[in-house]
Amino acid sequence: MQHLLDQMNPQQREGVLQVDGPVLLLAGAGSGKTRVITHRIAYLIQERGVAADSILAVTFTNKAAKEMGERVDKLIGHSSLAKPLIATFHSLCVRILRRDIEALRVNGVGLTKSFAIYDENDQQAVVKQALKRLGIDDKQLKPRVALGRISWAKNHMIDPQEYFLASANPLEEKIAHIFESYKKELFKNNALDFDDLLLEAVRLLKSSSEVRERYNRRYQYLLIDEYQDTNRPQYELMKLLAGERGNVCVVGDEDQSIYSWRGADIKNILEFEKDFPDTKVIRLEQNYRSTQTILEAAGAVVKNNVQRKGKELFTTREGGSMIGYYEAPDGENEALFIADRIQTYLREAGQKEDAPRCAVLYRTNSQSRLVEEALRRYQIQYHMVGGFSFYERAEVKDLLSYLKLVQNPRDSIALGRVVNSPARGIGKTTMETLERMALSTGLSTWDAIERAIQEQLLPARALTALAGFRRLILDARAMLGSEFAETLAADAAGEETVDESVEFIGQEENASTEDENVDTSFDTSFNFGFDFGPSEEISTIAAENSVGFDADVDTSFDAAAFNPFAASTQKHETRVSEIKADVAKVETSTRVDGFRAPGDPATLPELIKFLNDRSGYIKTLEAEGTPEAFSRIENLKELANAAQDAQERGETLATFLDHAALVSDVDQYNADARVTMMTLHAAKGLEFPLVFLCGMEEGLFPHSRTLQDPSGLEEERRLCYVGMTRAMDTLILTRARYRRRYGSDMPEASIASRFLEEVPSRLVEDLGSPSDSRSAWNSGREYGYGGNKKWSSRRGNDDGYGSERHYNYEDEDQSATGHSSSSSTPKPKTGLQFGIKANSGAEGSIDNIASFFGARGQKVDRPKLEIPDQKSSTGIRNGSRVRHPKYGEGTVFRREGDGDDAKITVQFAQHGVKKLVEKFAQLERL
DNA sequence: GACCTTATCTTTTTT
DNA sequence: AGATAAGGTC
Repeated sequence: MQHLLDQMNPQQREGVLQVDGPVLLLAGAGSGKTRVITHRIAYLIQERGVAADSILAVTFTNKAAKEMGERVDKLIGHSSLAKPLIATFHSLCVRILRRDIEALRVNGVGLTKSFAIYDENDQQAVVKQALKRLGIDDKQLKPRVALGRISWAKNHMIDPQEYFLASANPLEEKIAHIFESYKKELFKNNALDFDDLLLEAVRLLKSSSEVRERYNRRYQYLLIDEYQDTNRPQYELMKLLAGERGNVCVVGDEDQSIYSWRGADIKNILEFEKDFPDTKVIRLEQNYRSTQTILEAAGAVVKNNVQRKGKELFTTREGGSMIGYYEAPDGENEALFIADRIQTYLREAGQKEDAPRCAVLYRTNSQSRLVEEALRRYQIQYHMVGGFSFYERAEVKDLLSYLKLVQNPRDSIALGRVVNSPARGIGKTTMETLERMALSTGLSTWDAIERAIQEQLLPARALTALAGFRRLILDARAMLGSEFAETLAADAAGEETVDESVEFIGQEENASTEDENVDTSFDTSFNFGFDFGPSEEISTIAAENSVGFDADVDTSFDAAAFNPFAASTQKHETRVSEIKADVAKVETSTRVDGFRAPGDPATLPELIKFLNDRSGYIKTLEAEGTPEAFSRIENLKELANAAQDAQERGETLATFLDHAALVSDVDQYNADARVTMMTLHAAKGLEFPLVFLCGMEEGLFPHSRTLQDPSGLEEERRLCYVGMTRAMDTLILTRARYRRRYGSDMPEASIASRFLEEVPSRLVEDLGSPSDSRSAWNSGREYGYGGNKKWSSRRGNDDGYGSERHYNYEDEDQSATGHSSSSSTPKPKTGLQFGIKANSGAEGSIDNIASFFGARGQKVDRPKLEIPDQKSSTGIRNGSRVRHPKYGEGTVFRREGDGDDAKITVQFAQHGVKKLVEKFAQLERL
């Protein structure tokens, strides 16, 4: 330990040693912040004899938590069996709530431990529902907007009532009502959204001194990373967890605050010193990461921010290569340039036997596509963080929804998602009826289904289908309990006996301490729907089987009183016995025999297999027979594998679902990947020898949505600073002069990002602008790809990479690249190799989905035909400058058709893009 | 109620 | 371009 300290500078050392009392560590980019944190933890354990599991470190992403954990592990080796708890804010809150949320129940009303976690899609579904219910047109008020406001309010700890009182116009009043309705719905669904996780944890710790004191006893040393990104609830949580003791160390950098849109408040840094008066402030200002050139450039940019205390980072890495700048004619060319540079870099680094790593950073995920295609074309393996997540795939979400429903039948969003997928004849009308029923009675949708079946409130066909669905979920549920047989019997008698052993095993935590009391009390009083049994000790596998049942609570339910469909019910009365027979048939024909021995709780993979089979989901996909369906089946298998792994780690359904809900794309980051693509936000905390920052254009970066308010712009600038300071040795900025937005076939001229101008020109080296001598958009062919040569005129091979189309702008030697080999490979093989080679294996964090990528790769195999550069009789062609009597001057970038039919698309300076028929347009060529 | 075609919107950033 | 919602038809 001592020799490790010797290698540190005095400030770093102080950050490690100052473990008692509050510490505010202001750590600039690349100043060894993580090193200080990890050493601090190791120091506490090894030198101060602090029990490892009384240390709690909180980060923002799982990725950061994982990395920190690994680094601490390395430091402390085997000196401690127990481990510190390193968690994200959200996973910490889930852990607390899964254990103690029922302490918030009042008179038996409140959420239970089996609460669901709603992601953004679920949230939107709820908002849409609320909109509908309140009779608000969702075109008038977009669900996203409403949700954004709700989230904003939550991040500022404003509840619906307060929001309503503060609302200054009808719109805000509406939002307050939506907010209210939204909140109620989540409550009814026994669900929490991401924001709630924090809020409820805060509420819990505030309201229950017993719970709070327990956590205070448990965690004596607290560490918060990325403190500048904390919002109000997180701040309060920190304070509650810090307790009286105040052994809390927060680490942050005001220049890297990039989450104010999520409620992060830089004031938290200022308030910290107020709330903890004896705070020791330590500044880390020496940068160990970047060259002086890079640091100077980044510093010069961020210096333009007004709201900034100002600090200067310094480095001993003098000089360094210049900041590269490349101005591409278009987005395609920009991407190819990057791919080309990466190829060169990898080759050179390979000769030096370095472990090369580089990153392509962009502002928005949508920018990734072009880069992806370029890298694939160069056969460069890459790893992409974010974008499409495995857990966001429809089929994965469907299966997860089944699981969620098994865990928490009150989850009406999950129910709505899978009730008719695969199609089982439960359509819109049926669901609308059920929802109306649920609304008028306060029942959850699930309970409404129960009721409808019991009282024959729907047409026979629907009832049969619903009964089958209900049985599916119940059987799956029963598989988890240890009294499977009894459950079935009780159920047949019209009772619900729910018996579950839900385990909450901490992922990092492996030892329980004496003050973690097992809470065996269980509230059997009234509530809607099902509750799982009691919860258990966080770190113990629950052995007890308690019974929680509360079905049929509402015996005063009167179908006729609320049911607007009483008449239609009567219509079916004569068929009641028939229906009953139907229902009974469904109920008895669907035993789960053969999956497990009765009495044993099923494993997670068994449960998934059961759901996959019995729901008919896989079967339906198989019947489809399309490649997409096949790929979906693969993904489901992948999910089953994930479940298998989870099972082996000792996870249960609840923890598995929590994991699925809380892992983010960012967490996929793979430190061994040689090429990583990600958004600037995702890149925070990482470093790479070579960094590309692309799309340096006004409106893209800084993003157009931020240009309105100055603080938004400053945040963009900080984001730029974050991006630039990721680079250790080389930083290359790129921009496309013309870029297409959305799928439009008309590229728009771009303006160089203001951030580019802010980089001192003496630090910048122009890496070439191929468009200097010609009009921008059709000059690409001079450099290969993206030009106007006809792709169809290729000879022999059909792989899209004829040798004449190399992007050889600055690299003449392409023989060593994958191109030549790929162009000589027969087509079918190429497609296959392509997809797998480029994406699977070591570089892919989710090793699955090779087929998915394969499909994508094939798509790239056949680039679209470029529009031939036609000349018309008037001589107007692509790139021509023209004048229109009304629209003024503009530039032509597309021609379609010939002669009198010729249509041309023109970008006008003042009037935007217009499509005109040449014959009538009265264009004057300039 | 299922399926197909058409219209509309999208692109911030993420736990 | 691609996804999704809406609308129309069988």
